[in-house]
Amino acid sequence: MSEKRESLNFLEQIIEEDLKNGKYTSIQTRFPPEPNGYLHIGHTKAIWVNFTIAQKYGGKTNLRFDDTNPSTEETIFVENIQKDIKWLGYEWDNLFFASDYFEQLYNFAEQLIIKGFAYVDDLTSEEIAELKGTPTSPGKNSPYRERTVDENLAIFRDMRAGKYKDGEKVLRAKIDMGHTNMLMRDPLLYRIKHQHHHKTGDTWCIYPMYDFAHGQSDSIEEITHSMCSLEFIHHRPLYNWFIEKLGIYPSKQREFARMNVSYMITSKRKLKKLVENGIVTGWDDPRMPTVAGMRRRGYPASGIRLFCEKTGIAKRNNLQEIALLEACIKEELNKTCHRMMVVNDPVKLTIKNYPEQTHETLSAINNPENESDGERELIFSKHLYIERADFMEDAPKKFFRLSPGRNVRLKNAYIIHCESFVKNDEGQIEEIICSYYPDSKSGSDTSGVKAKGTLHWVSQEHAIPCTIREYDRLFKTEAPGTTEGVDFLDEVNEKSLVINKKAYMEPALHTYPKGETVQFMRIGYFRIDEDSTNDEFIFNRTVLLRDSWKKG
RNA sequence: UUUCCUGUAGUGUAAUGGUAGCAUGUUUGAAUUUGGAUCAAACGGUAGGAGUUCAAGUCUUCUCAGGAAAACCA
Repeated sequence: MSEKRESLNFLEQIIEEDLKNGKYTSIQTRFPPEPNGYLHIGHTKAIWVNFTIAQKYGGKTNLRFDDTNPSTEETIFVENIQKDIKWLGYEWDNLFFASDYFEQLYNFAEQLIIKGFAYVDDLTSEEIAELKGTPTSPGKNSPYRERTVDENLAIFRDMRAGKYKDGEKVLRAKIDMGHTNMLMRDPLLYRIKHQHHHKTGDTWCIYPMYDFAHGQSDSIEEITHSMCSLEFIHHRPLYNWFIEKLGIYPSKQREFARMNVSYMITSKRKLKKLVENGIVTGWDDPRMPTVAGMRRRGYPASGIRLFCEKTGIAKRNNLQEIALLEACIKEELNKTCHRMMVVNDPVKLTIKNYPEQTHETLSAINNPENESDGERELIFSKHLYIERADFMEDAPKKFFRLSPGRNVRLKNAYIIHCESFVKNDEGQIEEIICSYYPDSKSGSDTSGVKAKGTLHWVSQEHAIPCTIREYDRLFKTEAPGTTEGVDFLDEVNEKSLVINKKAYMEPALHTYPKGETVQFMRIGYFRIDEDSTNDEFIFNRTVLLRDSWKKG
C-alpha cells in the first residue's frame, strides 16, 4: 500500500533538491581526466558517477581533458582515454580541453589583477614554501604582495610575452596568508613554462595551475554539479572564491569518496613502476587494474558498470572487496558466455566397453542461460582426457567425482563406472579404466543409473592443445602500498601468472575469435588473447567459478 | 598543535525522528546434465558518554577512532 521510497545517494539528493527549488533547470556534469596516464578501476567510478547521474536527470556530460601541465601530458593518452570511455559504454556530449580556454583564463587573470585580487611574485619556489607556513602556523606575506595594479599587469603581460625564464616569476591570488586552509594562502595561479603543449604548441609560455583552470572551465561550460573525489574538498573554498570574484557562472563542486579495491593499486606512479620493472608486460597486462588490462583480462564493461553501481557513492573512505568485483564480472559473463569443455591438467581415461575405432557426435547446449545461443557438436570416443583432480584413489564420502567403483556422468555424454587405474613408476596415476552404460546418454537416459557428479572431458584424438595464462591477483596483501616501511613491490604475488601449456580444448573452440570470452565448464571464464596464432591458442583466465583463495 | 571530512554486520551501502534493510562474504540445505548459476535458511551491525524527545543510527554536544590538507602536480 505504501510506495517504497527510492533510496538516493547523497549526490542525487543534492541534485533533486537543486532541481526542485529551481536552482538549476537541467544538469550538466563533466569527466575531467588529465591526459598523462591510463584510466584505471578508480577512474571508472568517477566516469560512472558523472555519466549515469547526468543520464538519470536528463542532463549532459562533457569529457574535458585537464591539460594545463605540458610537461607530462601527451596526445597518446588523449586517444587511449577516449577509447576506454567508449569501451566502458559512455558517450560524452562535448569534447573539450582546458587548453581551449587558455585565452579566456588569461583574461580572467588580468581581471583579477585589475580588481586587486592577484599579484606577481618574484620569490623562488623555496621561499614561497617557506612563507606559506604550516597547517598549524600561519604564513607570512611576500614582499612583492603590495605591487600596484599597473605594475602587476605590466609584468604579467611580459610573462606571457616570454620575457622571463621558467621559475622567475609567478602570478598569485591575493587572499589571506593566515587562512587556516593552506590553499587559501595566496595560491599560485600561473607559472612560466617554456614548453611545447600537445594542443597549443608554442603559443604559450605561461600555464594556469589546476585551481585556476578547473573551476573556471566548469563555469565556462556551465557545469552545474562538478563531482570529484574527497581529496579536493580543501579546494572548494578556492573554487568558489574565483567564481565569486570573477562573477561567472556558479558551478558547484561536490566531493565523494574515491573507490579503492582490495588487492589492487591505482597510484599512477606505482603502476608505472610495475611496467618499468617488467613485473607486468605492459599497461594492458591482464593483471593490471587499468581499463585496458581489465578488458584484456576478459572483464566485460557491463560487469565493471555493475560493480560501480553496487558499490554505491558515499563520503567514507572505503576498500571494496575484490570478491564483489569478481561477482559482478561473473554475473555478467554467466549471461553471455558459451560453456565449453577444456581439460587443464589431463589424465587419460579409457572406456573399455566402447568400440575402439569409432567415435560419435553428441550435441551440447552452448549456454543454458540463453537458449538462442544454440547448440554445437562434441566428439566422443573410447580414449578421453579428464582432469587429474577429478579422480581420487581413496576418496572421502563428500568427493562427488571419480574413484574406483563409483559412477560419474561425463557432461553431455554417458555415465561411466570406474573399474581400475594404472600408475606409473613414480606412483602417479597414468590411466583410468572405466566402463560406460550405453543407455545412459544425456537426453535419452533410460539406464536408471545414478551419478553424483558430472565431469568435463575431451577426446584424445580430437582435442586441440592450448595455452592457458592462469592469472591471479597481482598482490598478496589486501591494501598493497599502504603499510609503512614495506615496499609495495615486495607485496607482489609471485604466482600471479602461471602459464599452463598442457591443456586440451574441445575442437569447436577453434572457430572462436580473438577477444571472445567463454566459460570452461566447471572451471571459470577465459578470454582468447590477441597473442593467439594459428599454431597456438592462448587463453587468459578472467575469473574462477569458485573462489579458491579461502580454501587450501 | 590547527582546519576540514568521515564513523551502521568481515567488506560495502540504505533507513520523512518511529520495523536496522540490501548486496557481497561465510556456513548449511534443496534441486540440478557445471561442486557454476538458481532457490531456501543460518551467521553477523548503529564507536562511547551526555542532552533534547513519548520515541535518536538519524538532532545537539563532548570524547574516541580513521582519513585529508604543505608540489611553480592534477
